[in-house]
Amino acid sequence: MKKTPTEVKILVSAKKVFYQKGLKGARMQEIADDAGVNKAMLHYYFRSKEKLFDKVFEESVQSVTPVLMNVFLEDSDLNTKIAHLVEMLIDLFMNEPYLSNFIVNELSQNPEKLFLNVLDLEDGLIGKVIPLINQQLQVEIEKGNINSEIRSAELIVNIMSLCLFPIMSQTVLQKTLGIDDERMIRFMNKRKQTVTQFVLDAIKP
Amino acid sequence: MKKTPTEVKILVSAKKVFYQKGLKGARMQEIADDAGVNKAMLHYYFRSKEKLFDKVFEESVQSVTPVLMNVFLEDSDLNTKIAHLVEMLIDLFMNEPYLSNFIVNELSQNPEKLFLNVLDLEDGLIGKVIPLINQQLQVEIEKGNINSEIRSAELIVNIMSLCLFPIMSQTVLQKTLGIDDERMIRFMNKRKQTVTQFVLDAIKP
DNA sequence: GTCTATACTCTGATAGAC
DNA sequence: GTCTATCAGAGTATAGAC
Repeated sequence: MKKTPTEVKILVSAKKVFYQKGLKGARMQEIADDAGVNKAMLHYYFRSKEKLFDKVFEESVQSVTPVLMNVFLEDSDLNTKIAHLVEMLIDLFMNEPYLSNFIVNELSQNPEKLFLNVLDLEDGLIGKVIPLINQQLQVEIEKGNINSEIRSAELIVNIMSLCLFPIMSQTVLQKTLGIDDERMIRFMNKRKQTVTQFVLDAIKP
Repeated sequence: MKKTPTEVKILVSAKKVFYQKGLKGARMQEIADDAGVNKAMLHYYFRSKEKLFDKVFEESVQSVTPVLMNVFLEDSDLNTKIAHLVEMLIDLFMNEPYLSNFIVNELSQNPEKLFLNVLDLEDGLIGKVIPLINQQLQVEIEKGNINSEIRSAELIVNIMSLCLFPIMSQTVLQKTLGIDDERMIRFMNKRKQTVTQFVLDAIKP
């Protein structure tokens, strides 16, 4: 079932508004105005605010997971993989500044919205990625290239923290450090190198 | 002006509800019920939902900043300071699991709520902490104890990222990694050591 | 200070014409 | 499929008695 132009317009605007205001803060009227369509159209296509939200949320999660999974599963050594992951995370979430906030926020407020099938537990993070990274870590440890302390879950959490937290707290960061939008973008771009270096330094023996 | 018992009860409950549901998601009735007082009392003491929210928000930020500032300004060497900061951040925000989310969320949705006077720019982070840490870094670099790449703002952002992101994304983390509340607490407690080590390893020459 | 009852507003949702 | 008009419910806020 192909999406009509109106449907697409609604989804684009819904994404924009839900990202910034959240489920409760968003107004159907605002979404309609932004999309340039009548408010009744939102209900015609999506029945209810909640269902529209779920659609947006699902598409958001699905826009992220395959990209990350590709990096995790690519055929490259650990250092390269870390560099790629950092770059990918920062690019991905800087281009959608509200996305990380949106996912984390809405999920902590409505944990039931975490459809496990979307995150694909069996074939996803736990099933494939963690073991794979564990194995790569093991190889590097045996080669003596990294210290044997770090665990894969820990490493992944650390990398995601270093990449995503500054984006999520961008507002606070910019105001407290007194930097404008342009400098923030430069700061985060530079972080692609510094975070990678920071992580590599941290795990080398 | 001393707070009456009722006023205190309302603030405690308001904190609880606002933390979890946010400004828009919270209901005055829920706060009243939780506090065991009449809904009209909330308006009697705080006039409006927004004003009650502002009060809660202000107290939240003020409960955090002095504690952190103390660590930054304590008279200890850099390594000790980093260890303390990590421990403090994790303890502080694990005890109030929704606090970090609350602050970051509401601030990214309503940037105007960031009263600069609360964060105390002149005497606070930018004015005192950053220069101080910079100076400490300089000393350690000259002693040859750390590599000369890292900047103080970067270091602070990294430490906060490593401590706060896992707490903020606790829901997602627990579900994707399939760990229960108790193991999560152990995981974060262990992180006090591993994050400290990770950071120290990252900055040593 | 505290309660009950009520007013008012906002907004999600639907009915029905075109 | 799209629009106008309208309803119904929820939720904030206030008036007024005690």
